[in-house]
Amino acid sequence: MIKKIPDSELEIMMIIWDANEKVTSDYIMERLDRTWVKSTVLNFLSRLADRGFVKYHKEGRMNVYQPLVKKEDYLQKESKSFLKKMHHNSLTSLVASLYDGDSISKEDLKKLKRFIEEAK
Amino acid sequence: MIKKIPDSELEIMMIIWDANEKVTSDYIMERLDRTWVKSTVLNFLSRLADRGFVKYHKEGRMNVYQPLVKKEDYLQKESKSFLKKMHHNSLTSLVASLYDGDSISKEDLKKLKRFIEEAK
DNA sequence: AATTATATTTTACACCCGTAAAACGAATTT
DNA sequence: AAATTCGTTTTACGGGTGTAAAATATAATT
Repeated sequence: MIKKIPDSELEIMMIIWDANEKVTSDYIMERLDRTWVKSTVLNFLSRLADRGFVKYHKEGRMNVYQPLVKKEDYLQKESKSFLKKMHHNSLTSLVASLYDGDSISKEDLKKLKRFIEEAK
Repeated sequence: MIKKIPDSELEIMMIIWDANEKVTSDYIMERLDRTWVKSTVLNFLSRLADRGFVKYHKEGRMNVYQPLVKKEDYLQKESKSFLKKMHHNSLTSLVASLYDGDSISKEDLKKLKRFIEEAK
């Protein structure tokens, strides 16, 4: 069963997922929001590899990383457990909470409505 | 700024919030899903108090606990940060992910649709 | 060949989390 | 008053997380 990825490592994992191809540590360093020294990032990568979230091989002197678990699968699992843990599985409670916290705009709601209509 | 509540402590916090009145450790013990020994639960409660999530006073020999932060506020903050961290702030991505993971039913979607229509 | 540069791996360390046993103190029973 | 019970507080401890310095290996330069 897939374990949870800690927050810091997740930031790195996201970059790897969104790249849609294998990436080097430099590639990752460039797109990070945060400032971590190289060895910190490399340490996170090695932990991710230990737990089976990514694999890597050497290309020249550099490591090249790619994901072993699918982003969709991971997000699904996490979103599901978040909904349960925080909102007793009530989707409306979740959306209401986001709406009041103005994390979402009218625009977002419109998009969501379209999604719902297509989903039926 | 409000810190994050660890998973185990959150289970306890939820019971306190949902009670809508001050509660004893026995009350909490009764409604827990998990089986923790008393001292474990009491330890969680004391950590929650340390970080300012609950306060308590003695009534006879027992402690009586009540929340110091509002459930709505906490859920809002956490939901918001989850949406950002996991779905790049895309509400549709979140809902789609839950829908595919069949965490939500047609029924839920209907309710959500109603919510959206009222929200406009 | 020796030196320097550079990417990676190893080691370190403090703090947090999950969990509970041990110690303490006040109330209750004998 | 002594013994016991019982709720709380304190202490403990292994493993995880965030962060980075030190060590190592290998390639590049002198």
